[in-house]
Amino acid sequence: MTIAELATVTGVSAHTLRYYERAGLVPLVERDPSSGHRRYSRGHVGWIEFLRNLRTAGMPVREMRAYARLVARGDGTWPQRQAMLKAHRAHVDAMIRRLQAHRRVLDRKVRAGCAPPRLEVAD
Amino acid sequence: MTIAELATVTGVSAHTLRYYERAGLVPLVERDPSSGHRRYSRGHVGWIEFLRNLRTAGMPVREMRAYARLVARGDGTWPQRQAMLKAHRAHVDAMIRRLQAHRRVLDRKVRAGCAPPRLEVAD
DNA sequence: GCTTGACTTAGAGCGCGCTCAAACGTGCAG
DNA sequence: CTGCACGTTTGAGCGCGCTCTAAGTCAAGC
Repeated sequence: MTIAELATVTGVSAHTLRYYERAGLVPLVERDPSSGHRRYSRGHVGWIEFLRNLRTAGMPVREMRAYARLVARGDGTWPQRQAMLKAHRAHVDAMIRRLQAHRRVLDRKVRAGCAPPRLEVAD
Repeated sequence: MTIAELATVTGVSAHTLRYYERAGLVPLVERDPSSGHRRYSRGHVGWIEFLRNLRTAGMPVREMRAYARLVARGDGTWPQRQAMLKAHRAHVDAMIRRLQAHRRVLDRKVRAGCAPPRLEVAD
């Protein structure tokens, strides 16, 4: 699988894929021996999609890097990874709750009609 | 209410509050006539919290500015505002769904244990 | 052999959302 | 009068996450 194909299938630009690799998010990328072009496996598709999900959920790149390095270091790092995932899951839960609360506010606003915001100094 | 008080109660720094005002997100801020200090009303607390919610939900500042300008232009702009809110609500819904899907993936990963990512070139 | 096109690299540039620095003004307590 | 806390302004700086440019390499088709 070439970088262009991975870009197409994941929706992440080739530029960004190279950036992710430089940033330490995608270890173990093999190369075509003659051309030097990157060769991706099917597993990379899932990995990139997982990275995108982490980003969507607000995880900063440096934390994703820490996670990727643990993965690269092997199975012995699983306890640390599990702890990170749990912490992240809690973060995601909190974000979902905030968004749901916000959604309710929006819904009320949409239905309520005009002019709730009163910004004059009254007190 | 002073800017420091508003900062404390909303959790948004005074620096950022001034930035928001410059950015056109907070119209109608009155001033103490002698000192020139900003005077905020109770309504500003709600407005700032609403702005923070919009940001949390991923709305870019320029769109928040567009909304704020409609508010400043008065009640006649309600149809446009309502349309913006509806579009934003749809955006929030999509984001919630993405996060929930991601959350399920995380849950599975946490339970499943080690070593799902296989990045070797096999195909 | 020449062109075309997909890839490579190092490194610069950019938009966003703050965040802070510098210099100055106001008002009150000691 | 002095000092201090708290506010003001303009404008610069910063971290993040890409995004793009320039110059070069390689493989295939005419």
